[in-house]
Amino acid sequence: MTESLSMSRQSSEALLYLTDEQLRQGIEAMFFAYRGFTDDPDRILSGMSYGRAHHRAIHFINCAPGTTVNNLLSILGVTKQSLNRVLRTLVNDGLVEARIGQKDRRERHLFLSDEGAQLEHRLSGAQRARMRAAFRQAGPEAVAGFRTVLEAMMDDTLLHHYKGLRDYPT
Amino acid sequence: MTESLSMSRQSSEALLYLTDEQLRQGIEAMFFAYRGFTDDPDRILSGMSYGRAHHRAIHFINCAPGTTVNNLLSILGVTKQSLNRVLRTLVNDGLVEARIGQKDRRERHLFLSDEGAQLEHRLSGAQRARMRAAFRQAGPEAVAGFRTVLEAMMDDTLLHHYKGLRDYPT
DNA sequence: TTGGAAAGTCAACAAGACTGACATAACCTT
DNA sequence: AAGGTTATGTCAGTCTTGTTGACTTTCCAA
Repeated sequence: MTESLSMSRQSSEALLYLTDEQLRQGIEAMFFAYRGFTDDPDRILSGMSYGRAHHRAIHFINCAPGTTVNNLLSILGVTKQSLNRVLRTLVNDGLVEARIGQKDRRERHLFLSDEGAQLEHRLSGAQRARMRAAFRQAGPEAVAGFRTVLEAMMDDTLLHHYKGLRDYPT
Repeated sequence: MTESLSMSRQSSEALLYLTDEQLRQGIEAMFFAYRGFTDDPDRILSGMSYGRAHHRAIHFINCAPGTTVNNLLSILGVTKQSLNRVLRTLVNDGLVEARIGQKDRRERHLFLSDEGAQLEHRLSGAQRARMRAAFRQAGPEAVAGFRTVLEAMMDDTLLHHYKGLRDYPT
């Protein structure tokens, strides 16, 4: 845990970015940045009767149109019951369309309606605006580092979902 | 929003890292990485009768011992009722000590007990381990970029709390 | 063809956020 | 000394979003 204290001066200099203090700062940066990251969409949604869970569902349905409930489940990492409540309101409100599968009639393939796509665009627009400002301010090298660290921080199982988001068409 | 499509070839090459697709990937990386980031402590806490809210309180009391309830409130960005519920259980269970202020007797200065510090160390240990692995794998330049982007992504008001965490002693 | 597995739905509950109202004590200004 | 403000705590009620358990419909393989 406090290994850096017991290292020689040379190697500790090379690994200065791994001190407990650096890690603590990374942890806090992650906490505060995630708040900023979710703030804008949350504010938009708080007016409507939706929340962050709806945003996540809409986002990934938009990314992978035709995905099944099960696919969405494993991406989002929640129970099917939890997702179902969110999905039900979105379907009832006409933002999401759930088509019964052709091959397997148990499956529901999910699509955004025009109205759903419109909301998605509004939400992700706010989020992209903030991300774009941060990226522009930080520069391409910093962005590359950002991506590298985040990917190293994911669970490997999640990384699999992340990389293969486009593998669930129709 | 889709500015990159309408740009000349030269400038679009210079700003390739700001395309909507790059931003979308950044958004998803943030989502999945944050899950990995909170997973380990969540798992540890789920056994006890505590949750992520307790973790956050313990973390910041550890970082800024002697902080007041009000300071903690603005750092965490929750209501006093919400924090109070968490704090009450922590004090009752002997993990946190709330000392009446010397100068202003209305204030409560918060400290971790030995037991509280022990739990904090266990929780942050898990989180630091994951962060350290990610940092080590990514290398110092990537870590610097990671920090730069995260700081650019915070709200400015939050950034103030982040930078000034140590301004609340005794 | 029948029994198990998988996809999805309904119901009930818990954590943790929120608002609003109110209490108490301490501070501070006049 | 009085009145207003501040810091904190508390009670009650609501909302979102997670959970588990029980259930139906559908598919598939023995």
